[in-house]
Amino acid sequence: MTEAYDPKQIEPKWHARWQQARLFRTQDDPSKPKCYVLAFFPYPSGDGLSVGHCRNYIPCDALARLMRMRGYNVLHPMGWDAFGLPAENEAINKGSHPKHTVPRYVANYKRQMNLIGLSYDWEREINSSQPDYYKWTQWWFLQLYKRGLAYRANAPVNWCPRCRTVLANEEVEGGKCWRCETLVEKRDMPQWFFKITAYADRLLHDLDELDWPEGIKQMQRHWIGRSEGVEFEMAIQGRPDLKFRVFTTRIDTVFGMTFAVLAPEHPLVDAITTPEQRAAVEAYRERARRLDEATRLSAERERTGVFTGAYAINPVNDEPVPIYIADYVLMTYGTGAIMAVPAHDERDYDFARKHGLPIRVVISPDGSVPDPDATPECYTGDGVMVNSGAFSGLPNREGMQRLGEWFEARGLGERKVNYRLRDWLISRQRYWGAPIPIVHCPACGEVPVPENQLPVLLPDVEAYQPSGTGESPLANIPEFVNTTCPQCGQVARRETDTMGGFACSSWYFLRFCDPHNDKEPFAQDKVRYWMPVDYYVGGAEHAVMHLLYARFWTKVGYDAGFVPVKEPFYRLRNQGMVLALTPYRPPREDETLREGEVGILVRRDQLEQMREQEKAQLFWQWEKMSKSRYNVVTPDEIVKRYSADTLRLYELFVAPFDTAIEWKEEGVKGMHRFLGRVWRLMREVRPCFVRDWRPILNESCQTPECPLDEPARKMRQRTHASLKKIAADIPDFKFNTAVAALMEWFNHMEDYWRGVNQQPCCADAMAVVSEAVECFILALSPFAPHIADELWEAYGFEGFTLQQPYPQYDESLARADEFEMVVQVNGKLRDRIVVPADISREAMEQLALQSPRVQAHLGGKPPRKVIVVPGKLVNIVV
RNA sequence: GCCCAGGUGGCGGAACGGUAGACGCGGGGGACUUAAAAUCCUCUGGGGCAACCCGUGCGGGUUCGAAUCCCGCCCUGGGCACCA
Repeated sequence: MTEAYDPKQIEPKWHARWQQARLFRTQDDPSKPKCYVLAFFPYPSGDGLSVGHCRNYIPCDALARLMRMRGYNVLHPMGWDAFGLPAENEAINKGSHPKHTVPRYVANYKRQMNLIGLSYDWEREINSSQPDYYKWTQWWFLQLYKRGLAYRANAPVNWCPRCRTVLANEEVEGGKCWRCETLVEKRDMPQWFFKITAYADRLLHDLDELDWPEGIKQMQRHWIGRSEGVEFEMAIQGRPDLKFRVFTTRIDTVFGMTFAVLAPEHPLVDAITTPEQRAAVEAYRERARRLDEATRLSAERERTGVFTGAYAINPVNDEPVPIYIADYVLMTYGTGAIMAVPAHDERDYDFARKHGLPIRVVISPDGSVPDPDATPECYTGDGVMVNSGAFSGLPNREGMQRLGEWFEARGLGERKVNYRLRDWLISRQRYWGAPIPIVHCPACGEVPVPENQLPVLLPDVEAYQPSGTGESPLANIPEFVNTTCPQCGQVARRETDTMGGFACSSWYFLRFCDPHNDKEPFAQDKVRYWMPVDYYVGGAEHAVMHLLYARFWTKVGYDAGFVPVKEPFYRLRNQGMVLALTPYRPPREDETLREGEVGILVRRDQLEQMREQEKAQLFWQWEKMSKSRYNVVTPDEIVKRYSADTLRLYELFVAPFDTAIEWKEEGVKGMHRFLGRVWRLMREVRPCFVRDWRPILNESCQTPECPLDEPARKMRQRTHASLKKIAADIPDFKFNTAVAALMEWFNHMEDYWRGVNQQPCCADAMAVVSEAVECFILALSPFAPHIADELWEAYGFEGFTLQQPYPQYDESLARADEFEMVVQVNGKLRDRIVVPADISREAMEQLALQSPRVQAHLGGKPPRKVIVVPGKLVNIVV
């Protein structure tokens, strides 16, 4: 062993050995319990990995390594979400082609992942942009198509003018594109959809069984947005040929309807608008069409709208109410039309006040009939129905029931469940994706490509940039477009849209179970063995995108019989963000700050050239680590300055797994110091290491009164208790307390060693040290595998720590044989007494009462009550 | 506005309703060194000479006992936001 800890020597050596031994290869082994540990499918970015990304990969790796040592057959794969907007946009920005950039970036990711010692089975690596993968993505499309779950329809869709493609609802965040933050526009285009709404109820209900962060489950529930209500029909005054339907969750307020509203795009608008109102209605519709999302979403949400001139008949009292159009009613939800009850709905209330419409109270909080002359407030809570004909006097909840029945009995409407969730728009007008395997034939119409003709290869072209015409660049490639109909053999055109990247990531976790199968997407026995994923780990930003889509595909596969589970991810955990200090400077005279900006971002190179005086003006903000903010710290630089094991230990220790952290280098130094101490102690102990410590300790402890002295017993207790705690904390994602336990154990070992080292070497003590040291090296291995393997070898052991079983701990040894009994008087701490672990309640009470310090606080008064908590404390109440 | 998390030393954070502050960072003092770095020892919530007292965002409550449970506020972070 070298005198000092030398990671530059150790780490590359073990990387090579691990690779040579194919140490991380996973094979199916039905005799062992399985554990599937999976990190979110990353897209390989040109910026490479930062220490922020490692916040996910390192804990997963520690978990995977521990589970292997604990006898599980662990699947811990890695692959590349290489198709889709992120990869393609990046290639465009760099003036390159994704077919060139993707392999380069992948190579760099792999290099970095190996550098920090991640134990991926690279023999299972998959890349979603390769034909051997996307062939099966296309196969999935056909399975959905076959079941009527993939369809093409003309619909108003979200168009990103910058990315020049349509986007799914889930990809629009606050009216902006998730990739480039450009405001999206509404366009009417024929597009491909997956019918995820058919699974809305199951996607909602099955959430209950999942061990996921509550916040993510809530976000999915909200996104699905189930609501129960009544849909009913309204006639139009003087137009017996026309009628429209409305949906409401508050049918109990129907007597309060004083107007009705249609969405501006509602198909009935043209027919009902009176000649006098036509000009105003047309102008409003035109405005609504043109209005961008930003204005529609702006904080000052003005309640605009115009009167159509027509009147609808309220079916409960035959009263005519004016019909308006207004953009606060969305064509895409419910029926695109509402009954408006200003007294009990905030939006209707605002609109009524603005347009001078009557407000009729029909729900009273306390049952009193309100003064008809007073200007009513808007009340949305529960209460008693008033002004509601035969229903007056009923509690509104009961009224809802009765009115539902009333509508159904008369055939005027029915109770209905509505969802906020819309079908998943999957087609993209972009090059870098899996082509949709459909042929358009003039005679047969839409024809799916037969499975045996897959894959539909993405043509290899240089000019792949999006056209912006609403057509994919593939439309300009005649060799691709022109084909024959698989059904009738006539000349036909291929579908030229590609699938969005989220299609690829909706099933990759299944492919990892059988990654090189060229006969089918995955063999049944393999997915039955490995699925579901036991630990799925990644950022919270995919709450309603990937995590919803993957659940949907899994359920489709389950129904079709080729996926063995209803839910793909049994357990989900989100890592915390990594923030870094980001420098800003005040704006110069010719510069202005945009809204929300605190200053001008300073680049790395600019920062280095700054003079002290300028630097003093900088202000630093904690922001998410990202290349665009010039605040990235790479694992490469940390490994170079310290070591991969240091980085691993630091990221595990610094905070709870799901907490955001502020990246500071001081803490890293502390971890490096710890590894240095470990190295030095191990080097000191090595000459005295007794390989046969087991029989020695067994013999010593067989006699009833264990002859080990007190420090030795305590050392053993610490060893066994630590092994237990570490093994329990890691699967619980309490990595920080696991590392703390490791350190405490080590501190204790150091003290013990120092104590016995003064004495002549006694066999028992050396056996106790040897046990501690051997177990420690193995327990260290999931966290810091390089140094662990190096020590393992230095101590003369064969093989790799990863192949060793995690040390067995003995429950009885892990228990302390004495404890510090706390004595309280009236709940306040007054004394501590060390007592044997098996002390009786009576003895505890006695000892407590005898304590002189307790006596002083009792002041001669007799105790009124004594509470004894075995193993803990005695509380004396006076 | 609504829905989630979360407020504990100088800092990151520990604490099945039972010793608040484990572990680490930073800081003070000391040893080694010509010196520095590294390393090691030691102290480190506040107040008080002490016995003790005060301390987990704020105000109440439950309890023998509350950082932990309940009620009402105040902040911070994240998510959603015309969904009838």
